[in-house]
Amino acid sequence: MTNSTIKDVAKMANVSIATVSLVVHDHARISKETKEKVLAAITKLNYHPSHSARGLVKRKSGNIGFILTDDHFLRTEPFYTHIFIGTEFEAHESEFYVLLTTIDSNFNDDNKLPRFILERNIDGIIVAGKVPSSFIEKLNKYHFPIIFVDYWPCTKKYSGVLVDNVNGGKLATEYLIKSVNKNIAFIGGDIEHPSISDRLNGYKKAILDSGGSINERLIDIIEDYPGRTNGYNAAQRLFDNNKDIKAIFACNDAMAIGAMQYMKDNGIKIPDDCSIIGFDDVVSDDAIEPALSTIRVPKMEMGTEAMKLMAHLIKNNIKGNQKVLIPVELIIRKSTKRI
Amino acid sequence: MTNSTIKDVAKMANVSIATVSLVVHDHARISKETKEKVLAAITKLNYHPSHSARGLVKRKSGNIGFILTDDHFLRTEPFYTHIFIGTEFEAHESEFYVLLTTIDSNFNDDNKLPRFILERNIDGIIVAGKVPSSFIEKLNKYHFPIIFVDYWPCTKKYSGVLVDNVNGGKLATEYLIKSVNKNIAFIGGDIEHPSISDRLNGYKKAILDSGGSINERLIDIIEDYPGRTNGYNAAQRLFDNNKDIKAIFACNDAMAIGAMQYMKDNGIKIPDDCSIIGFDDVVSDDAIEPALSTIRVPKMEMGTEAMKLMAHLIKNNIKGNQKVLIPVELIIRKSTKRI
DNA sequence: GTGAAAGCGCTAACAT
DNA sequence: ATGTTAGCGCTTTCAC
Repeated sequence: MTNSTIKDVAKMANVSIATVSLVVHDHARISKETKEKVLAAITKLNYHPSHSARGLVKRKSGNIGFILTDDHFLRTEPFYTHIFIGTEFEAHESEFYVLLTTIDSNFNDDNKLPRFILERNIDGIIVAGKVPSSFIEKLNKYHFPIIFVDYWPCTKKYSGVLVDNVNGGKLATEYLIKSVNKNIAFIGGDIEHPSISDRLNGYKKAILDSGGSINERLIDIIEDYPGRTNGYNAAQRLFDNNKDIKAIFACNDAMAIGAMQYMKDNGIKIPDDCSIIGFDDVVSDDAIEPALSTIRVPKMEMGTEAMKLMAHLIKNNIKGNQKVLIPVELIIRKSTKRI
Repeated sequence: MTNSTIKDVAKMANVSIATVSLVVHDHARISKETKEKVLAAITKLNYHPSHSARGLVKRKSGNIGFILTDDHFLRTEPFYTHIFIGTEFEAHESEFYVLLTTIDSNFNDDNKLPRFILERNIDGIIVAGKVPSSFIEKLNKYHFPIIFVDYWPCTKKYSGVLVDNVNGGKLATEYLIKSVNKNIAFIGGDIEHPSISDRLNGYKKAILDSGGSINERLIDIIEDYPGRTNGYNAAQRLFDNNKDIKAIFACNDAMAIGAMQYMKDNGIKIPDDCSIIGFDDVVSDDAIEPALSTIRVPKMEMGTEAMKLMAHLIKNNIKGNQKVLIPVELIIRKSTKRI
């Protein structure tokens, strides 16, 4: 059960270690028979090349860092965990290992960068979700490729894998327009976040495109984090000012659920009195009644796309500034009036 | 910005690379002055030993695998993510990297083991949560240390970091006995799981110790997963058979929340009509009304303890059969009548 | 107390 | 088409 090395394979197959290496890389003009001989030995010995040895000579670690803030990782909606699983899954293809670590959500200049960066034990990093700008600045002096997922600081030099938030907002709002016509509200938080403002832009675009006009009294925006409690409060403010709201597009599922709770507590029937659509699709189907219509974000796919892009960047030794836009999908469940 | 090596340090400090190595390991009888000289060079050059090179000569990867089933990792309560963060955090001390991967919750003999096992790219693995027994069997032929966290298959050969579930169940039940005296129900699912049956045992022990007797009609157990919906249904069955239930001890927070929902829907006041205590402490304080009393499980600590134990096992080249019991704490919030 | 040198498993340039 | 060899950065005897 002790690990076999390239030498063992070479010995068993009666070839040199160079030949084994070539076979492993499916690389050169190796005769069919030696190839088979070597492959047989590899299987028999259960040989796997040593990651360390390979890393040493190639001056590559074979690892990719995956970084997100602790509150993103630890929060209840399994959004970033799905993205991580996507990268982990795709990493198998390109033979990378993924090292996950979190940074403080209040990361500042005094904080140290993750250990694998300091020790140069990664070939590139994937940053998921919004991270403090002081963190991004510290990254500046390192020369490995960096890919931002679901959040892209407006620096042209970095690559990004991003959700088509504008179109998501548009899809949701268009559906609501078709089903309830008008008096469609938007609730959102953390509006500085590009994703959220894009969702709002999609909402506005849909309304204007349909010939309607933007009513600021139907838009409730706060700076705070868009969670359940803030969704509840937003709905309260909205209905206090405006009895005839027919639909709400919430900037994410968490706020949508908070708003639904407010409606339930106040005898507003969903969807008969008021429809509601969320965003992200992170609520399990049976967790809330009625089931929440939403914009599905393909989270795993974002992870796989990020990893694919990373493999591409590393293989071709480019730094980046590539952009991938991930399409979204409208999921109609029970919280919306039918068209 | 290119990585400096041990050679660079040696050159700058005017010593041999062997000396540098010795200083790095704070190891030998090195004169104070050379040590300082070398340390200065290390700082100046921002030298970090190459993980690969070290791994190659030591025949160790310097990595620890962290494995759990996909549904555990992706589920909404951030239980295992906290445990992971604990291991990741503690790994810094012992200079390990942690490789997280999931396995299929229906893992069977046809499934492949995680890549880092096949490639022998880990020095030990931590398994978090219940995993299929066919997975455990496959692990058998490998010789690295294995530590189970929060679930321990009854194989004496493996180490475990486990929650003191019996005491947790006891603490919760004792509190309920003191505050409502009797008619205290237990609801639980997945009773095969040692953690759950231990919690039930704690419940029984508390009742017997207080001079009461076990009433099977107050115990609702299902085989299915202990989630919200099943908590709701359990409460329903309980109250259908038994109008005078004064308190419920739920085997976890998810079931507790389901049960609370049932009580709310049926006009049973919490805690005035019926107290309820959960287990795990995974519900954020404001997510539910009234705030749920529970047994807090120190999740991060379980991770750090597992990693400490792992470092110990590897350092001393032992396979295991060590056991660590993690104490729990009763957290009283608003869902329980005061004593 | 410090240095020289062998060698970990592999890749790649160069030979044959 | 295959073998020989240098060397990646480090640890670890063994000399001195």
